[in-house]
Amino acid sequence: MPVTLKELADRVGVHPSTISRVANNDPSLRISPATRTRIESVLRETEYRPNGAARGLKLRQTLALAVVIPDVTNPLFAALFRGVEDGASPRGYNVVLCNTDGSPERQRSHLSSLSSGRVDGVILASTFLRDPSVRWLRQQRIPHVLVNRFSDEGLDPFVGSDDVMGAKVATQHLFDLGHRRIAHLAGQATVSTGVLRRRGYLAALAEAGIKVDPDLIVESGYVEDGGIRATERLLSMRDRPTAIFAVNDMAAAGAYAAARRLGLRIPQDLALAGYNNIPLASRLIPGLTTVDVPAHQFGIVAARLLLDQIEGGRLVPRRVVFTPELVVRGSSVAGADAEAPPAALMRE
Amino acid sequence: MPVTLKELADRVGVHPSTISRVANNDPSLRISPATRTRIESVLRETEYRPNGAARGLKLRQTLALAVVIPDVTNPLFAALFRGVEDGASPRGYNVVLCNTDGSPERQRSHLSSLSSGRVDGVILASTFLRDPSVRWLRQQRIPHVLVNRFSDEGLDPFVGSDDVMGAKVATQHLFDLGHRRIAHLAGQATVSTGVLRRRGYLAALAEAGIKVDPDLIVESGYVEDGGIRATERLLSMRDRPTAIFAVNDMAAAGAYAAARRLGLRIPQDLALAGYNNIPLASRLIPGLTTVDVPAHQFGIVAARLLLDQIEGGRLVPRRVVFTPELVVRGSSVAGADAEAPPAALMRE
DNA sequence: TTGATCTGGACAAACGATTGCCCTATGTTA
DNA sequence: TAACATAGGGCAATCGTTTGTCCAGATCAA
Repeated sequence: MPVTLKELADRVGVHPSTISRVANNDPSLRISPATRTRIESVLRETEYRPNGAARGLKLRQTLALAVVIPDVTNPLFAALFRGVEDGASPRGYNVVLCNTDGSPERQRSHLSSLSSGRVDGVILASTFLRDPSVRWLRQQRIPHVLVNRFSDEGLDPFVGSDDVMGAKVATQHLFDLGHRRIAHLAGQATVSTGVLRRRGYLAALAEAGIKVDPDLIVESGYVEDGGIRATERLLSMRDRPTAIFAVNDMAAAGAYAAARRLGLRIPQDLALAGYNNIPLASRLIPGLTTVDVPAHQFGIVAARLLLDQIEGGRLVPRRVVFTPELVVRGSSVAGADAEAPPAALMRE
Repeated sequence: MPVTLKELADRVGVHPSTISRVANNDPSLRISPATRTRIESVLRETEYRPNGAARGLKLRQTLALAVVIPDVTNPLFAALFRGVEDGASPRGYNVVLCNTDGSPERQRSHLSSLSSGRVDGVILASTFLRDPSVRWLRQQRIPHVLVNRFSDEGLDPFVGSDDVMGAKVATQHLFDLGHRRIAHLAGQATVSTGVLRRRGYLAALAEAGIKVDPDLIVESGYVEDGGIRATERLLSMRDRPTAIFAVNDMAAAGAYAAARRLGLRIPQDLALAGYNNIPLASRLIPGLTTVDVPAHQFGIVAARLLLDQIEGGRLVPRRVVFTPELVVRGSSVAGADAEAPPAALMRE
């Protein structure tokens, strides 16, 4: 059982409030050095930690944050989480992790369980466009930051990257390599990244003076499976594309599988570009050309934004948008892979 | 601002305690159907949720668990976490995630921040042998379960797999393929998995009647980098091994890189086996033969053990040990890889 | 009519920490 | 020597829920 203030007070022979003031370094406390020393030594000796519930009740803060993501098993979100933890931990906050598996109901249920003061704020990376959950967060005045995806244009603090530009750069890259029939594995129209990356793809085509072929845009979603099916459809066309820009790396990984089944060589018969630069991208053979997204940074910045909001009291809908960077590998340029891939370092 | 009991009581015109009893479905409460209905409708309408801090203070439970792991970026631990969440969420618990990066100090600091009633129990997967932190958990009587690794033999509830057997089976597999000089990339002697897997490796050799060559055992640790360096050392021997059993898949991945640099073919020139069967194992080319560890199951079972401990009040040092299973792929048997790897399904 | 029993809730004491205000001894100044 | 200041802490309310106990009126049996 952890020790309480009252017990300590009995031990030292002072009032509990005095112990509390010493523990909290209250500047308004006037105390004799002798008593202070006695109290401090008892505090150290017993490793006293104020009871979190009591403290939270009085101070109405829990020193906890929540991170809500689709799935931590996905390296992008794992890195994001690490960033949040790295940003929040030094400031004394614990981080609760919630996976939604992309289901709005699970998201809803997590958020409702988190409300009622279980956390001081929420970092949400699983939002949809015009997401009721986000509106609810705003209504309840629960401090929150959206990451990677946003919901309603400009209304919430947001950390992400310029998806339009990233998609545009990747598509231009394929164009510059001589490709003229460039397909797109698209994300859902209900998710901001899906919409924006498609927009970037279209912008690149327009700028290059290529007329858009609607058949070359196939919705794959964000999973490998969808990437396989969508690519199979594309490759079975009479006038098949020579290059594909995928909405994310997992969909692109699906394209590898589909191409391999048809005996197509990458990049000679089919060039590929993805998005996110997850560790897998550099391990595929050939390496996947992709747009790097600084997920860990996202987390750090989101944590900072959220804590400022919590401690500052005011909601400033600041938006931090990173400029994404193209990473060229062998899936678009033959021989672009260095020798051994530098290999992400992971522990057991 | 969330609504409080008192506000509701004022609205309905009854005492707060009555609302509380209705909300908690207290069977000892006798109440007229009319009043009950009124209260229930107000509860629904306002989406009342009792303040977590107040409830926790009174009931001395937080409805939160902590999972302490080295690094969620590692798929093994990500899957473990999902298991814990899947086991705990339906029972109303939130899960706090803490990464230690393998540092005992960070582990210590996380645990101390978690004590003082921030969580009701801890699931620890980053423990060392004779870990002071674990003893501290026992002393503080904080409910806990160790996962994957244990600390002091038999003293704590534990969920894991039979590391000795897994290592033995993997080594035997290499032996059965005709290999006689089988090396081992070993884990640290301070970690139970390191010790036990080495023991399994030795047992297999002994049973096969092979004399142990100490030079064939090199400590790689659990990271790819260590695997690269250790393998380079092994392959530079005058009488180099023809097969390697690695303490985990990341170390084995390092062996791929080292072999590739030397132009050795896998499995013809060097056969490999790893441990854990992380998603990466099936994506490497050729696929990595490895020992499957049901990380997600670990999490589910650990959550169950912990919650039973919390709700039951008693600490029963139950140990749940899974029997690991060998997964044979192309890194040991040429052509063992099916066509397209089934490919784990992940979301953006 | 008088207890006795029931109905339908009300009361108040915790839980542990925080914090504005108050109190009692000593010096200090005029 | 009287008024005042300062040093060194004590007091008690408060945060929102939970729960054991108590109570006033209504109903019921005898």
